[in-house]
Parts: sequence; C-alpha cells; structure tokens
Amino acid sequence: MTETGRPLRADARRNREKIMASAAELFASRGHEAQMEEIAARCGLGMGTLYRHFPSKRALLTAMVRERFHGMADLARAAEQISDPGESFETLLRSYLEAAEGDASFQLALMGAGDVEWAGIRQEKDDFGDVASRIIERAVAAGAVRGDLTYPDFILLARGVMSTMHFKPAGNSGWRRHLELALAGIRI
Amino acid sequence: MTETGRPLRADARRNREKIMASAAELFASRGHEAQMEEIAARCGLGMGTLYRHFPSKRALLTAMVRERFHGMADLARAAEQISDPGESFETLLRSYLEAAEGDASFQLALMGAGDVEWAGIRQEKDDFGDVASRIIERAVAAGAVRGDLTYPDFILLARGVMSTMHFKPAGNSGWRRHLELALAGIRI
DNA sequence: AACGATACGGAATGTAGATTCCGGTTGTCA
DNA sequence: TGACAACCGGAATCTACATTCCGTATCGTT
Repeated sequence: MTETGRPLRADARRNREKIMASAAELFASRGHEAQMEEIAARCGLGMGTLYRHFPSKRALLTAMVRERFHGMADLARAAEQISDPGESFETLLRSYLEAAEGDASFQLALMGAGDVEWAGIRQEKDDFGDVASRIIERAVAAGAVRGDLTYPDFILLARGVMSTMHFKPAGNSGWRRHLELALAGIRI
Repeated sequence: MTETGRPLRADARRNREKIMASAAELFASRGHEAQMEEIAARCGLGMGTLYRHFPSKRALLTAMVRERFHGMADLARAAEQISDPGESFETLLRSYLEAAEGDASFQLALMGAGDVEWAGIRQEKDDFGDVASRIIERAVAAGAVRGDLTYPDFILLARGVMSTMHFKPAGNSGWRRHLELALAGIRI
C-alpha cells in the first residue's frame, strides 16, 4: 500500500501526510501505546483511511522509524564534517541522543524493543551505520578514544544512555549526566 | 489477600508457593507478557485459585519483584564485606547485574518500566539502597572511583548495562562488555 | 464422622484495541 | 459535465487477556 506505482490522488497524498504527522506526535508522546483510533481522530480521518494508507499499526510505526533514521544519517554526515576526530565522535553520539529526545517510540525502537519491521529499514539503518563506523574509526586512529572501540560499542553506549532518557525522563540530572559518565569511559 | 492475620490452610500455603515458583519462571522467560492462564496451568491450578492468592497480575508481579529485591539486599551486604573499597563497589555492581540475568521481568522492573506497585516494596528497595550508598561512599572516600559518584549514578549505570542485557541478550560480546565500558568511566 | 470455614476449578464475562467491511464521496479525465 | 476509479468514514467484528462468579471439594476442629 505504500509502494504501488501509480501516483496517489491529490487528497490521498495530503491525508497520508496528515497521518504521518499525527502518528509522529502520538508515538512520540505515548510510545507504542498510542492508539490507532487516536491517530485517526487527531487528523480528522476515519479508521478506513488510516488503514488504506498503512496496513497495520506495525507498518505505520515502521514508516515513522524509517523517516527518523533517515534524518539520523544526515546528522551523522554533519558530524563527519567536523575536523577534530574526537569532537566529531562526541558530536555523533550527542546528536544521536538528542534526535531521540522526546520521542518515546523512537527511543524504544533504537533500544531494540520489538514492534518495528526492521527488514523494511535496512537501507536507512545501514546508511547511518556506515557513516558512524567511519567516524569511530577515525577517532580511534587519532587516539581520541580507546583503541578497541567499535561501532557495536557505540550502539551499546547509546542504548544505555537512551534507557535513562526513556525510563527516567526527569531522573537525577537527566540523561546528560549518564552521557558524561559514558564518554568518560571511552575517552583516552 | 497477602496479609490477613490468620495462617493459611496447609494446602493453600503449598499452592501459594507453587504459584510463586511458576510465576517466577514465566515472568523470567516471557517478561511482563507471561499470561495468568499459563501461570495457573503450569502449576496445575485453576484461575480462581490464582486470583485467591494474588488479586491481580500486578500484585503477583510485585510479589516476585519484592522477593528478588530482598535477595538483592543480601548480595549488597555480601559485597560490603569485601575489604577493598574499589573491589567492594565493583562486586556490588556486578552482583546487581548478575542477579537480573535471565529474568526479563525483573530487568524491566529495575529499569523502571511500569507494572510494579513500588509502594509495596519501599522497604526492600530502601534496604538495598542504604547498603549500596554506604559502599559507594566508601569507594569515593578511598579514591577508588570518581569523587562525584553517587547512588543515583549507580542506578544510571546499572540501568544502562541492563538495557543491553534485556534488549540484546546475545548482542556483541554481551552485557559484560558494556559493564567494562561503564566501569572505565568511573574508576579513577 | 460431621460441620463449617477455607479453598479450588474453570467456564463465563468484560474490556480494550486492532483490523475489516462496505455503502457513500470525491478527484480526475475525456 | 458524466462516468468511474480511487478514496473515505466509522460502525461492526475479532482477538486476546485479565478478572469475576459460583458450584464443589477439602481441611481442620470437635
């Protein structure tokens, strides 16, 4: 239903965008618990319309995550432009986390909680991974971070800080304190 | 239903224990998604019996978490016996994580995911917190860890590593790698 | 051994939410 | 502007579970 070939009718395209917008807001604030009915209601559409555009809640959620991941790759490319390898790396991590701030569903997706059809996002995910890996390798080569640091480690740390962001929105001094502790563990 | 005064009839006590055991296993393997019917079935009891002992799924889960937290306080006291302040601290963190290994529900509870009636566990939770705080203060005083480390930081880090344990059971080199990175960030 | 008081079993009930259906609308193109 | 495909609305349907109910069975006490 997302890819058929013939272009969408004007009103359909408009509605599809309204749905994406509403879904983005609701998934962000309520997480995976946002309800299909709320989403439809928020943009003044019926259930039928919602399901015409996205065959299931899972598909809708996946579309949202794909969009966000796409933006994430851009952030990574921006971080890669920074000349200092160490700063480039830290900016990557900080951007990754800030991109997820305020979006409960995206946080869960990034942590690896189910409900997302990862197969439909491989491309976007790999794009990000490629850039991030390059940044990390450069930071390692420059001696800005511990020599055994890898991309999987980056994911490990990011998920860790994200768990604080997700489960303790206002806890302590917030996720930024956690980020500092994490960075302290990999800087040289 | 848990505290009434008069002692339970012999068969009732037996059944209560069967329920706790089955629930422990199922919550551990399936997390909060374990079903009440499965739990009852696993120990050959009916739904009525299950609900006679625990008024709701939430109550049952809470009982499980309380039991686990109780054990956790013991682990903390054991760690406190270690003379070297730094080793004592690291043992505390390691024990905390190992206690949660293999128990999906407990991991979620420790990370702060809902579904647990924390009010009914204050005591057990505080017991652990008190011992842990002492261990951390001693480590700080001995200069074994960064001087600004606090108990909330401990929770932060533990939750981070736990997120890897929970969401990526077999990922990378496992949560122990994450633990190493976390420790590197607080050791001096 | 009989009698309550306690417990137990498991079918029936209640509810929340996703998903489907289909009669009615609207955009598009000749 | 007429016809038809592409769309839309939203009530009805389905599913999955937690929770309740109440007729029986069992324990412990005299």
